[in-house]
Amino acid sequence: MARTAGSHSQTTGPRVRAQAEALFAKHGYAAVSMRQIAAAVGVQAGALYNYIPDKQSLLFSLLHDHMAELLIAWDGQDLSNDPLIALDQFTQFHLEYHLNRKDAVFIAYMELRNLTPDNFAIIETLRRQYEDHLERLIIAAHQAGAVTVADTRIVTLAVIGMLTEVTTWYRQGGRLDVGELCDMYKTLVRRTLGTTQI
Amino acid sequence: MARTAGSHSQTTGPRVRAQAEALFAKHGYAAVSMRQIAAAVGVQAGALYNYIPDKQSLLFSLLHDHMAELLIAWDGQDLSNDPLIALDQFTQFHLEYHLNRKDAVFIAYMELRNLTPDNFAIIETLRRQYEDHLERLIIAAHQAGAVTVADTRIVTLAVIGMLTEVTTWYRQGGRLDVGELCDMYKTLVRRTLGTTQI
DNA sequence: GTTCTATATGAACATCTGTTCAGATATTAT
DNA sequence: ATAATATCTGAACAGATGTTCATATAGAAC
Repeated sequence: MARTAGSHSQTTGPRVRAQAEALFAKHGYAAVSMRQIAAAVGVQAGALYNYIPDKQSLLFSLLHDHMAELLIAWDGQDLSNDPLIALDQFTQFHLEYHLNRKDAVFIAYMELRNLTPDNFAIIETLRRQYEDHLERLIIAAHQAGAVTVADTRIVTLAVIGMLTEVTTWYRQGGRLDVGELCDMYKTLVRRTLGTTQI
Repeated sequence: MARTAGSHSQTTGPRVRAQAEALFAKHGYAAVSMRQIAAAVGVQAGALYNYIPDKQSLLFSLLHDHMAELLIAWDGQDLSNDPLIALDQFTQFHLEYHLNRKDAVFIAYMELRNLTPDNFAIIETLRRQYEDHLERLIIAAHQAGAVTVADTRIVTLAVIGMLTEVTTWYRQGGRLDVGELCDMYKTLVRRTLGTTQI
């Protein structure tokens, strides 16, 4: 057995998270053992506990960081004053951001039930915040007379559902590139909102 | 230990499936043990194997029967000749059917990765068949000039994504009943397809 | 070159996993 | 009442589970 103790202090931590994310996305949190993660990192299972307190914390930290980074990335956008253009920006942002992080997105939607109740509540709050960003855009567009929505909450969830579903089938190098996809979905979202112009 | 051997031949089989469905939906296939299922049924783990060959077959059979029954139920609908009304019928059918079977729907979307490759291929074929039903309606409506869609496949998936997302948040006894929900989504689907009338 | 410390090993733990099966029991048919 | 059958128990199996810890080692600091 080749011993490499004390060797890769800087890199092991991030690699644990990266490999855990990939494995959780592929097989599911409950189906992945700590020994599998350790093997993917190239380390024994005990070494993982230098970086995480336990398996549940690892899952929570992946979900939490994903949601927190999503919110920060959205805050970094500078939005158009034109409410319809702002909605286009959301469509593009959501698709590009999520298609570039398919593993994290998959986990964030699939593994909620494997969180402890406390951890679940925290993630739900973050998700709700993200939904609220879109709902505010929709309300603004509605008040500006650019769209017509009967129930902003329902339509918000419908739009997010429509956009997030893309991550379940989109493959890089397929029939459409991300740019074409964004253009099509900008139209679909505008239509769903009942835009008064094209 | 109260022995009840040889007692409930008729009922145990269905109850195994029902309890497995509920537990898989709640905690996930990998997180649920055969002993948990047995306990929910009120039986020892060994007794389950009078009804199923193994755990994987139980999962597959739940997914397969759900998809097969979905396709049969849709075939049982008699569709309007008006392509827009037919699309409304799909919206209503999909929402009502799926909201009445939230556990089965959840499993069918979440546990695909826990199927063996062969079993996965079978379920994917059934899912594809269901999608094709909607796509044919969209193509017909497009050819009749009732809607305008640039890419029927994309729009098909977008609509199904939008409709299925409802199952993740809808709670009976909430703000909206299923009827109101269907009406709103009929409008959203029509809009998404770019209907030329309202 | 020596010391110090962070990082890794590998064995151990108690418990859980899916599945099998001989034997026990209740129901059904006679 | 008796025999036959379907159904269930309870123990057993080999191996996997998350986590801990004494011990070993590599790299950094001096």
